[in-house]
Amino acid sequence: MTASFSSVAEVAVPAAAAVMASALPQEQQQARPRPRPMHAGGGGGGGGGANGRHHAYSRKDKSLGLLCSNFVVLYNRDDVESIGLDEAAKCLGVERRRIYDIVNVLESVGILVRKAKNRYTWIGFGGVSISLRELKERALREKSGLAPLQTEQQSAATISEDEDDDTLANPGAYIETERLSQTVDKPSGKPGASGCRLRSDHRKEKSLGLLTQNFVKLFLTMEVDTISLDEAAKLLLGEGHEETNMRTKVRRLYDIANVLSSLNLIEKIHQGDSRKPAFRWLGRATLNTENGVTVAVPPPGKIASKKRAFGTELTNIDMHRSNLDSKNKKKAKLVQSSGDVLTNCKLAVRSRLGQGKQSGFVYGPFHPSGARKHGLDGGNKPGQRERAEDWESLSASFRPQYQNQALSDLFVHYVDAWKTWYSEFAQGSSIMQQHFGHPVNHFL
DNA sequence: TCATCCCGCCAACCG
DNA sequence: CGGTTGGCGGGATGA
Repeated sequence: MTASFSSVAEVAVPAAAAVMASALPQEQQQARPRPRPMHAGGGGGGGGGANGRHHAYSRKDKSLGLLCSNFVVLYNRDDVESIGLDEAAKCLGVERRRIYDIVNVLESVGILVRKAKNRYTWIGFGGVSISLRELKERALREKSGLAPLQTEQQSAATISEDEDDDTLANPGAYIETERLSQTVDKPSGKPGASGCRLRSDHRKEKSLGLLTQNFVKLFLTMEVDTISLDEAAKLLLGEGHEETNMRTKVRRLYDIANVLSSLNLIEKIHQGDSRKPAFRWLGRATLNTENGVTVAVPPPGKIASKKRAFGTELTNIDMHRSNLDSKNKKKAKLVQSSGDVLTNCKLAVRSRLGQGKQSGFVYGPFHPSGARKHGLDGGNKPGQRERAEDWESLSASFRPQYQNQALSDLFVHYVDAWKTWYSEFAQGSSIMQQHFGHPVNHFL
């Protein structure tokens, strides 16, 4: 079953270079989607008509939490200093917009620091404690002192700013919660240092990052260590809240909670009685291996579906930035950089694999349950041969899991590279060369 | 049915 | 003015 793409994946393999080359061309897909949601008839077809069944598209495969885990796995290394958003988006097979989401919350808890446009610096989990400490201090200060928990948003809300939805119109209190830079030093010469940040703060007030911090503050200051998102939203909005505002706020909290969960900073729990789950503060950021990395991207052949083409593909990697097909020109740039990007991904993954510890890599929603990271953690023992074989079987069992040819190839390549490297390392050198027949570094 | 939350439009920002 | 950010909420998916 699920013939369609799985077969594609299986076949896929060789020519890595060709893959990336081909991966770019068709990305432009159709012009911008419609002004209004599709869903309607579209979904009907059951996706590609009759046989819509194949496995399934599952939103879980694309959740922010999972993406965050993948992101962390990809960059949580010492040798990572700079992270490019496009690069990340490409590596993770998601659109840039999603990267902004996780990057914002990661930054708000100190795991990342924005270095420049499109550029972030990886701080790592070590930055979390510092960030949290500072956050708590600030929270307590605010709590005891003057400022309420959050920015003017609250005051505005409290004042009953119902209706509207325009903009919180209430430029009164700009607490400007010390930007989101909360972390260690901020980029030295922060530009607009000289006042004039106020105006633009409106937007920031509702930022995911700030909301994340306020959400976290809730845990840091309150006695209770669990809270439901509804409660959190209420607290963050103030009484005056209005149905719509609440809904929106809760949506964002869901997003935040998901990534914080993936960082193990919080944990979702089901309180026996209450229908809705709540979140418990754990406070120690670590890589959540619960949900492993998923490197699933759509087959290069077609990505077309503008919107959710359920059942036809798993992820839309479409790197078409915003929209307007009119901007194909920049593609060239992407093509050019794709090599680096992939190389980075490759290195990242290799390093992960090389560590031999279960770093949470799981290849897509369809990975064979049994195969899951077997060979990764199982290989604690020095049996070199077994290890090598593990890798073979590993690659064999995982290869088909990729929905993206490029990644599929990539993985195959990792394995090959690893085998080569490993064998050379374990026993003299060249012999293996015959086995695998090709040098390790020849990627594009 | 309702909770969950992905997706991408499009406006604010910024160089 | 074009590219970058990212708020926002429609509506699909899951329980």
